Amino acid sequence: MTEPTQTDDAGTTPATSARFSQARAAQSMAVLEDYAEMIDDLTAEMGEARITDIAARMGVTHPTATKAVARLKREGLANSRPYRGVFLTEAGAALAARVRARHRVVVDLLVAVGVPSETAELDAEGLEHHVSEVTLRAFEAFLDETRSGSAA
Amino acid sequence: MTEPTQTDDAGTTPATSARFSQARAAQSMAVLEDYAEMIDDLTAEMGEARITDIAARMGVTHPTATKAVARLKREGLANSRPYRGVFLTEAGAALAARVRARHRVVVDLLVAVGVPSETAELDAEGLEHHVSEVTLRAFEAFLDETRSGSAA
DNA sequence: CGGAATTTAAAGCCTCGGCTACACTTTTGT
DNA sequence: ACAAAAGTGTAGCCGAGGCTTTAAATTCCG
Repeated sequence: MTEPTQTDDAGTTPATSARFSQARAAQSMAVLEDYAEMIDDLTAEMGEARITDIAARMGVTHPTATKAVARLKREGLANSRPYRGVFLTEAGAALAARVRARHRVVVDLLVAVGVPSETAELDAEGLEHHVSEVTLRAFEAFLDETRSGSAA
Repeated sequence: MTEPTQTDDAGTTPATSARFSQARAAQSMAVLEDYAEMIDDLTAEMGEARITDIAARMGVTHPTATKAVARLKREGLANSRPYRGVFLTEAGAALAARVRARHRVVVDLLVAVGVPSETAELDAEGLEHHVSEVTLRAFEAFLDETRSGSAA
């Protein structure tokens, strides 16, 4: 946070920098969101989320996964005891659920406007973290309309 | 790059990690793209892009902008001489043009599916960097259809 | 011309997300 | 029961992108 002193004198657009700041902030949550969702998936599928599996699925090495989990713990999203699996806290599970729901909506929206499903899945992975609440609701509304409308 | 050794034994989904890797790769270009576009804007508006202005618009401090410009130069996207403005190379200008076009399409798409325009602008800043070529073309096609179709 | 203000640069530090290498548990299997 | 294998943890390194502080250069005026 702590916006740097912005004189804004070079600005035709007034709040340009705010946009970028926001995009950067969103980015910093992205990784946490992905890990949270992944841990949730693994817990559902295999009963527990082991560091090795998390790492394998995320496409990173074990230490990287460990660090990410440490950050999740620091943020109160997960907890774990040494050599035991990783578990999401209430907050973490809620986050995972929200992320998953959002992901689905984004993929559906992409498909609805004509993006091939594999591409939609691929792109959604990057896109989803930058979809605001407002946009998400707009997507949902659009999907509703489309589904009933094009049912004809 | 250099995908870590992935045994994939924890995988129900085969190529899950690839998705994340791709998303991460896209992210690494994002900042460069933003700076390139910004420099292009400033050059157009004010004749040249000065570090101070770039920094102000991006919402970062001058040293940060300097570093970013250094990276752009390293990547062959810009050049600059001390105490002189920053200028994009051919490649840089091409990138900026592509980024700008993509940004516009993304914003238009968002608006087309019902996102309020201010939100669209805001979200597009984060989203655009993760829109693949395929998706971009799908967006364009959708916009074409919509424009002619809903003209009724 | 010379000094003040502005702009740029340089150095040093932080966090984050990667990595490798190495040490230590825990599990597993004979 | 114990040794090998597998899984985890920890330390240390790197690059990227932030920041602040300090120093230098340039520009602008009086």
